[in-house]
Amino acid sequence: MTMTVQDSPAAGAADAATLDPRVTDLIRDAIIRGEYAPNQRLIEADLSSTFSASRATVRTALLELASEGLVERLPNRGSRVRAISLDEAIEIIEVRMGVEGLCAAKSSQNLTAGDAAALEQLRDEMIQAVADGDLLEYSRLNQYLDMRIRELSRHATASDVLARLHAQSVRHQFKLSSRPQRAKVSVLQHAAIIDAVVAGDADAAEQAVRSHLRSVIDALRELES
Amino acid sequence: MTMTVQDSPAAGAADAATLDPRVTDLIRDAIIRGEYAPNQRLIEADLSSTFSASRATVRTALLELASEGLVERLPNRGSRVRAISLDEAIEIIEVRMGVEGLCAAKSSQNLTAGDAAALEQLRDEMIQAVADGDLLEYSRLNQYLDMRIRELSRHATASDVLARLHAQSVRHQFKLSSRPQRAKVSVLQHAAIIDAVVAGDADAAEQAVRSHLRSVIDALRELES
DNA sequence: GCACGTAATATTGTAGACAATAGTGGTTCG
DNA sequence: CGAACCACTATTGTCTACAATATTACGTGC
Repeated sequence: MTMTVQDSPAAGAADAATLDPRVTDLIRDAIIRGEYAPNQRLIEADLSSTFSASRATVRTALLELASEGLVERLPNRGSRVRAISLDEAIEIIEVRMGVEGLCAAKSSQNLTAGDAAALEQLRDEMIQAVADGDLLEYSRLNQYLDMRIRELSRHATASDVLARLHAQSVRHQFKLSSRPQRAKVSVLQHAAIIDAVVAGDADAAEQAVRSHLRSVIDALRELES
Repeated sequence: MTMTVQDSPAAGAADAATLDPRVTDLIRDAIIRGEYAPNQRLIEADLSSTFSASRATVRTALLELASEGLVERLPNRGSRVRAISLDEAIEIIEVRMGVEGLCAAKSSQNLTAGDAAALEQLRDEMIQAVADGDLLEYSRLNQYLDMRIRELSRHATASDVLARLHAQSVRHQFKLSSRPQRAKVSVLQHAAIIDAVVAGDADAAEQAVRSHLRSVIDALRELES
């Protein structure tokens, strides 16, 4: 698999034109990284040449991304990067309240001793990162916690839904994570979530997640006003 | 809404090969109606000739349906109708608990007098249908209620998620709706939901939805065992 | 000078052909 | 008689070309 004999003479060394390992991923990353601005039109022919893939391939990629909610497809009028307004971002988090709450509750039920220990260590690392003012690290751990809880819940349906929603709200979430005082509040909430999950208290875990996300919504509202 | 002007001369007389008004919809309906059995392979070329559309069109349709969770796509090995196990169906309903609960809560907040009256009428019709033993009508009203609550919530994100989940669980839900004694229980729960929404009690509405869905899960478990 | 109609252009949607890949059956060698 | 290898078939993935559609610009009539 690593040896695709691509006899293109001068491999587009400089540009992003490497191979074609899932053009979908390349475009998705580009959007999430902000390389393509919200509402920017995505013309199939352009992407096709940019990623040196056929238009058909690009097309399926756009279809996929549209189903993920990252791009908007107007019939016969092309695709554009979907701009997610504050209101929509809040909607997304509201839905996440329900679904992540479920995940946390489930996680608290099927947890091995090793899992619990790992979570507690993660909690300590998060606290440490905030204490050190290392917001980038904290943000990373944050994301990891979300993912870990999804995994531990063993709930494929919920994980799917969350993955989709997550991709959409990354941008807004990012704005928050770079605020020191926000981190100080949020780390306590995350610790509460972990504690509840480790304690095996499903209801407490769900409530902890919900109140955390409620607080995220409030912070977003405040930030934007 | 009731007047879809369908000018197909001999309405889908013999075959399904009418035109191509969204091949996606045709295939989706066929799957939901059970025309294609779970795990049945869906060969692009076959569908192409069946619906007299190009393989490219069929392909995009399958992609779309895969993102809706109705078909499964094995790389290089084709598509098949996704079989949704009892466990998965329960997972789906668990997620719905969270999201439909949110919708009900939202609906209870932004409700005009007309909306409230319409809901109460719907409630009475449902009660009547069950009293008459008209399970088909009850099932229809049931679906309508779900949809109506989604609409009234004015929550695009939640509606999206629910639409996707709904399509997947139709089959299992259907098995329940044809049981008279089940209907008698469920109609009371639906009435409770409507009452809470009309009363503007967000918390009660959410709880009513959740306990209803919990009961659906129990019924499914019992039915299958 | 403004509005309407019409042609030109840009972009997506569809079609058919080709290439790549997974599965299948047969054949031969041990 | 069994197992590995090889060719064959079926099906998907990708590419190029063509048709349909929407947008834009221009010119003409009022």
